[in-house]
Amino acid sequence: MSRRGPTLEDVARRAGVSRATVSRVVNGVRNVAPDIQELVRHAIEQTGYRPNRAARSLVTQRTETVALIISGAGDTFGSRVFADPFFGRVVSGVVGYLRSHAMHPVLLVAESDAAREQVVDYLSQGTADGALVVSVQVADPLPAMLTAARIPVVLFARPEHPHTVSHVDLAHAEGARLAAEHLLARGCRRIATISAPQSIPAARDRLDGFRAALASAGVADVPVAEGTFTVDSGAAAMAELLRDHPDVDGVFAANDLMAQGACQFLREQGKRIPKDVAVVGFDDSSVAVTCRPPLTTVRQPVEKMAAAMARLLSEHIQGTRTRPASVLFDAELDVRESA
Amino acid sequence: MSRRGPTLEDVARRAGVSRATVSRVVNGVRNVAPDIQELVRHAIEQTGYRPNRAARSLVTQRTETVALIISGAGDTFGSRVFADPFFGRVVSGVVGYLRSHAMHPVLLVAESDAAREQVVDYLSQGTADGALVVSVQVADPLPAMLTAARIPVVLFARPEHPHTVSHVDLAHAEGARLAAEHLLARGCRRIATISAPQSIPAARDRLDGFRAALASAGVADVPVAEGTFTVDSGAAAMAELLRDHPDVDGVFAANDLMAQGACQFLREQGKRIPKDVAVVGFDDSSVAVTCRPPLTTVRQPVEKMAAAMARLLSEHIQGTRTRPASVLFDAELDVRESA
DNA sequence: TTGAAAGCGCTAACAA
DNA sequence: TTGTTAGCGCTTTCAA
Repeated sequence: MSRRGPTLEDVARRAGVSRATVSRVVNGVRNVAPDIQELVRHAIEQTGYRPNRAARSLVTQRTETVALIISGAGDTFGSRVFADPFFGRVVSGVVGYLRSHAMHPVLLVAESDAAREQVVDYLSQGTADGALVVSVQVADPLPAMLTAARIPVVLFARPEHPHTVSHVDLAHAEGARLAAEHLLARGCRRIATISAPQSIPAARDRLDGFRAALASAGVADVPVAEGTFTVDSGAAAMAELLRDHPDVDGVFAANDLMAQGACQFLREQGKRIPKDVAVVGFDDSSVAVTCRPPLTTVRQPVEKMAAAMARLLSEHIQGTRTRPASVLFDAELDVRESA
Repeated sequence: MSRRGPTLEDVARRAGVSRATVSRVVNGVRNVAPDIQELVRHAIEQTGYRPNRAARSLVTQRTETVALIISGAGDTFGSRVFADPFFGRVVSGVVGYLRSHAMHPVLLVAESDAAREQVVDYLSQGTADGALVVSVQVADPLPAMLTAARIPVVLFARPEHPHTVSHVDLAHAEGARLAAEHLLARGCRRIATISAPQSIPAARDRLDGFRAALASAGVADVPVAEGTFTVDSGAAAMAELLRDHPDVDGVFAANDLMAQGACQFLREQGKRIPKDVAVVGFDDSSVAVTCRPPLTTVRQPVEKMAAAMARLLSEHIQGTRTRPASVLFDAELDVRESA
């Protein structure tokens, strides 16, 4: 299994120069005579030399690798998250950025406190230059742990204490405003919303933004039913809304799964969508497309956000950025058939 | 950014022993007196010592990291693949296995020949101990390239030359047989199938297996229309089948997307599913659940297969397995509403 | 059972 | 512009 190949030494000998010179041309350092460069390059070609990453890392203290950490809770947490297309979009954005910067992501799952300790431990060994964290937990201790271990970190979504660590986030309130204005514009008179647990900052922003937008249009009373991000909870919330406010003709759900649940319930009740009740979701997840009818939804530019996350981290690693920064992204409305 | 922590040397000095001794207790090597072990452990605790990965790798020639490579073709290839829940299931299975063996996956995308060269180059630097390859391309040159570079490899799905490289695969023909028997059992008399490009081994196996199962039940004539794995191609194939064989009452599609397309077309034609025409898909992808009606489909145990892939690779890396091996998995039928 | 010492392959002062 | 040299932090013979 020993894949030991030629070393700098071998190349140097063959080219009749010193190791340092070979190292210089390998790393593109100037101050090497063109003819010697050519000589060395030729020797590299001949020997099939590849620099050894471990040896290089040992001296540079850099790995050109960053950790992509999915942090949350629960045994089956990992499989659930990975099955979600959202995860794939994050990966896609991260890989897209890193690849063009000669860096690579290593995937870490931290589904328990013990696992989080292990992750910090692992990174403390200098295995990666920094960490990208996607928390699925409300109050995730991991970012602080990493920061304490002096590991550069960037988060997806705003943390509890926004100024302590770099992150990217969506302008959730503005996204909700788009939904409100769309419902208003298509003539809805009795607009309600299915919210999500208010302990989650994003859920809070979506509700607040939605209410604010309607309020500024003169609509003060907005029926609210709270769900838990699942299809079933969406259906239940819709049932509650319809029972208390039979005249509802427009609904905004804080995510697509709940919107789908709402649609299912509405159709069972013989309501036509969007004719009788218009429905707007949030996320532009895959269910938005497969839902009957396809959902009008607020789109989150996940890939772009993930790429920005990688860029921020890269800047922290290089040292070109020292203070925590936050980058906010605009949401867009994807109009389909449900509203 | 220099995160230089305490070294073996520091611990050794503090414990009043040699570096070698500290190394021994860190690595759990026997032949260290219990009291000295205690002494060293204490010193490690006090200093907060963490072994440096690069230094260790430099001498052991091991990184405890494996590459997870998605190989295919096309610019947007990466984002498409990552958006597919299938990818998430692979990741989940791989991570599940590696984690418990103190290894980690680094994610690589090889969407072009140039990218594949880079991947081989990268791995030649000893950055990972081996590679897990998921090819989305029919004749992928990557496995051979890696093998030539003496990098241990395991593939998802059977390669062109099955005996040259380790891989895991599904018993596609058996899966198709399950579908055939299910349609037969529910009383279908006129059974057709929507196949996929026969250049793909899996597609060939599914068609062959389906035909063989029907043949052994006395059904020799099976109408076939070929699609390209997409929803639209499935609808088109269904249209073709229905036009030439209006009495079709059972259809097996080589993947769920095409099955979904078939369902859409059938419903547009006023056919009831499964009453008029029963439909069976393949993959148990997310569309199987969101499809109207939910699809009865042949399930591939992707996570298990991915975990087995990681296990095989791990064995190759350790050297406990030297010859290429192949592991075949049984498919299961997930019965929902469409058949 | 423990320690001394020789590298692993590379980068980066520093000299020449 | 090039070479010499001293490590980076660790494992692993080999002796004691």
